[in-house]
Amino acid sequence: MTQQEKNFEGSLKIRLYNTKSREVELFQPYFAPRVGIYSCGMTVYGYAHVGHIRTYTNSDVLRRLLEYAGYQVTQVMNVTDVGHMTSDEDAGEDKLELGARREGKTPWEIAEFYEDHFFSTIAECNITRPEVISRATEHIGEQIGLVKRLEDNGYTYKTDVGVIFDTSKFGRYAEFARLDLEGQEAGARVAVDDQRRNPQDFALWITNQPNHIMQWNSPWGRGFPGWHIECSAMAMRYLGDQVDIHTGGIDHIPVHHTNEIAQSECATGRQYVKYWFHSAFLNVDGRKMSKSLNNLYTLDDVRARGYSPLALRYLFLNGFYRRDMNFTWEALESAQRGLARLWGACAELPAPTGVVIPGFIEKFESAISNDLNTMNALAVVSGVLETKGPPESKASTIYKMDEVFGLDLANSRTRLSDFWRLRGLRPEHKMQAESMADKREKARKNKNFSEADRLRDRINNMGFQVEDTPQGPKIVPMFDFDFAAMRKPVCGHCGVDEKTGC
RNA sequence: GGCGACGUAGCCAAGUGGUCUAAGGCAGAGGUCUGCAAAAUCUCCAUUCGGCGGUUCAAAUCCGCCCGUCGCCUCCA
Repeated sequence: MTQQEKNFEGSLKIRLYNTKSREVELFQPYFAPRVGIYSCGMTVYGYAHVGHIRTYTNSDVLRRLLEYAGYQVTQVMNVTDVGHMTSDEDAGEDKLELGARREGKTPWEIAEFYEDHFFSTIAECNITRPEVISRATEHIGEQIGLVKRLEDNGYTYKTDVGVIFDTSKFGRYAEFARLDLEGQEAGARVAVDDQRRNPQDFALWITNQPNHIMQWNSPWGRGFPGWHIECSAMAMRYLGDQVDIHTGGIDHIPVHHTNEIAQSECATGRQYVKYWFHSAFLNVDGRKMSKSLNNLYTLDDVRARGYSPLALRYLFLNGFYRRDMNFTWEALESAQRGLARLWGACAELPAPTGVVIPGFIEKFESAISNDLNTMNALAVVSGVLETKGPPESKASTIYKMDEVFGLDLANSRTRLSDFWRLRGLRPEHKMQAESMADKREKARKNKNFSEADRLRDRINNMGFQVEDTPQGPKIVPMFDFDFAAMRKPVCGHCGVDEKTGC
């Protein structure tokens, strides 16, 4: 244990599953209390969908937990705005250029557009913006430098495609993903390139592609970087040769991360990443998301159906990051109801001026630090809400836990009104319902109960429930009501369509 | 074809050898309260973990077989 690690003793012990070992391990960064995280970002040639959101929510919960435990986190996320092909061939068409052709724009315009969409999407989901956002096209120099280093170390060779990494020179190549290189049929899906020494060899720098729009000068001629080199180059640029945690989707294990390890460790001669954190996939209605099934939902779809972005987060928190999750609109509906109820409960809480309740926070910490057991951790919130303790302490305890959940519970009131606005509720709707509730209250005082009940029915027809509290009647929107469909003017007298009248 | 994961209440989903007569959320049922409702509150809601065998003093948890679902092996979070 290093001196720095010793100095950091006493903080929350975090146990994480490491893809490298396939085991849950005690987390100990290279240089506590600092932690460097590299998160594989998106290739910005299309809209981010709910599956992406799940993956980035998971890595966000991880970084929040590390901060909760007192670590100083630096998270780097790349933006892949060049270099990915439409097929597993280095000579294929660049996805960005394909998108550009499709939309009649330049690749740079495409990248900018989808990048903006991506970052506004994750911001709405309360996913912390990484300290460093690094674009591949802005780090060409670093990538060339790394390829050069590999060339100097003797790990590369040249073909007509460009500079190729020789995977046979890295003995541990198959270890990380536990690949059965022999068992894999070469060329089963990808045409064999007979200039390649090994089927797994991959391009570091691609030349001889005159039609490619994005090109840069290099020692090997004009060209552009291969698919994997950007992550290694940028991770090392911002986090050093050795990275504490690398996050990404589970799909990246066999190719992308395997190649990243190979090229990084061959360049530096040191272990590249200490902990690999991979999120499982999100399926839709029990099936993989795909364009052909038309089930690639975006945050815009989620909102259009009347669900708040954080309902998605709540849904993901209710599952285990390492297990496939099934997305259904029904599940999102129940998540939204649960979250709205939680926001409602928190909105009633006073300012968090009490002491954090030890029993609950311990349960929370033991769950969340055990490889991110978010569902058990979330169950603790229910326990706090049910307990009899002073409300100031309940608020303190819940908001403390929310530092990791990121459900913005401290702003529940605002979140709730945002949610109802999303559902189409307008202030005038509520004002009308409130004035009707006042009339009902007068009728009740006069014991005119039939009139009072009639008015209540009207209020219900407008989409509101009346709650009779000691402070007088309170109007709350009904969950199942479609306010958006109620755009037409409503009679302030009876709540029915103005034209019909009362 | 090869590899892997999963199958827990109406739905989503934890739990991986005894504390499980199985968390939590959603949905649902009943009591109290209320003029009646709603809210609140209390209580209930899988004797059972896909099926069948086996190991064990003890299994949802380990092993075997079977059935079912899904994923990866190719760019994908």
